[in-house]
Amino acid sequence: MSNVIQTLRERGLLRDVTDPALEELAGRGPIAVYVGFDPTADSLHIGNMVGIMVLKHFQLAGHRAIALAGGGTGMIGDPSGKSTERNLLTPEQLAVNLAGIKSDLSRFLDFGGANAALLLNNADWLAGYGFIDFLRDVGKHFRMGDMLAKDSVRTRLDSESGMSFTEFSYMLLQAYDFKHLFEKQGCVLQSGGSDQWGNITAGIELIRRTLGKQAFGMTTPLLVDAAGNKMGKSAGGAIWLNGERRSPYEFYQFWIQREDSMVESYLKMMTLLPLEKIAATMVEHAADASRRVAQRALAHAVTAMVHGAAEADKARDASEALFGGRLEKQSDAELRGLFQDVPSVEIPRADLDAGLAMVDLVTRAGLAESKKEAKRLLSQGGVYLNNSDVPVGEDDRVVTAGHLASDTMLILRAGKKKYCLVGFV
RNA sequence: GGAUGGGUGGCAGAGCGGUCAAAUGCACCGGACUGUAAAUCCGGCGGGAGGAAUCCCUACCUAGGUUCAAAUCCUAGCCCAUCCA
Repeated sequence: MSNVIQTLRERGLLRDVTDPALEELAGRGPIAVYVGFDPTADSLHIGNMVGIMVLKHFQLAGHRAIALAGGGTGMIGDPSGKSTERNLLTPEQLAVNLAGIKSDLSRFLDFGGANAALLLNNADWLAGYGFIDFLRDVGKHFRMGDMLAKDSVRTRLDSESGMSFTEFSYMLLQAYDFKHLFEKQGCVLQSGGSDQWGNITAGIELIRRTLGKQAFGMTTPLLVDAAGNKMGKSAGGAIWLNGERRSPYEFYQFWIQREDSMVESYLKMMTLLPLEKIAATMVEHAADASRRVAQRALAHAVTAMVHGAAEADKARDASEALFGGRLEKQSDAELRGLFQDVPSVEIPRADLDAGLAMVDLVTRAGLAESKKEAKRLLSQGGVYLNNSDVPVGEDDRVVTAGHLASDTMLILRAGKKKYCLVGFV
């Protein structure tokens, strides 16, 4: 089996390592690695997937993967990569978030079996640590000069809003996490996004000073789009891994819509498809980019990993039905089949019979946040009925039974890619 | 505690008594071109009523005040930054 570090490098998941000796160490035998996850929401999003994939590759290579939920540090807020002070989470919210994160992670990592992954919560060792003790045990080993020189700190100090002492202390907590895991779990490696470099090296330093041992760190590239912007959010907000917050269909669609220039790197980073397979896919894609072969492969593979193969198939089928062309004179059953997967709403039949204003329909379908926005959409020719290529116009100001695509349903589209199925019951 | 500069739309950032639902940029949403891509161009971007013209309501940290009229002036308070102690 090839060295996991080599694998990560080939797949574009490796940006930096603190010491090249890591590769040799990982080649000698199983090591334990940890990645921290911030519990700022009750679900992880695709930005977190890079970290998850790193753990996944380590686990597949026979190493021990540790996911660390920042139950303790989440109370503080990591200043890295943030331009302003963060809001503090309440303990109740934190508990909810931790549960959600665990459920997300369990779909990627194997938490059972011989080489089980581990999910730990740093609140378990941070929460009860007294401030005085912490300062004596940990704070003593940090020099102000080093701390102030960290990128994450400097950026913030130079900014308008400055930085609170609380956030400034964050790196000590994360450094201590590493030391704790090093001692209790034999964890010798911490991985994180490139913005974590400072926090990771702080931990390595602490271990060296207090235990006289060497620990390692590595960083991964940030997941970015073609414009170089941090990815994770899109039109409707973050791309969550949790199906409740982002349906498999929407998740699938997100990946279908990726730019050509990025697909290859996403395939390498976000899926487990063999590199040869990816290369072949890219050749096929290059032959006719408009078929979006690579995007389809990407969307299906990632959706299958996050939501399961069955859901990925359904998302693909629904996508093909909707983006296939005009949908009219459909059978109710066919459309009902899509109903589960595509965003949809039900409206009382009586409303339709009474004469439903198009503006209201668009708003109730969730395609516009307010009636005003719906009017705007309509007047700009951005609303389509039953996948017609002609936008609805003045004649369609009132929706009637004549607009239905099947006995009880119609398909509403805003712009090119936002759909909503409407059923009248 | 003192001095100075600040708090404006998702962000950045103008405006400093009326013509301000607030310039401009980013982000976002439609449209054209396409391939559910990129780039580019055009339009839009608080809410409600109306087919529309238009009208109404709520908004520039908070609470008061001055004015026919306040994001803009005054008072008090809260918050932030920088420097000094």
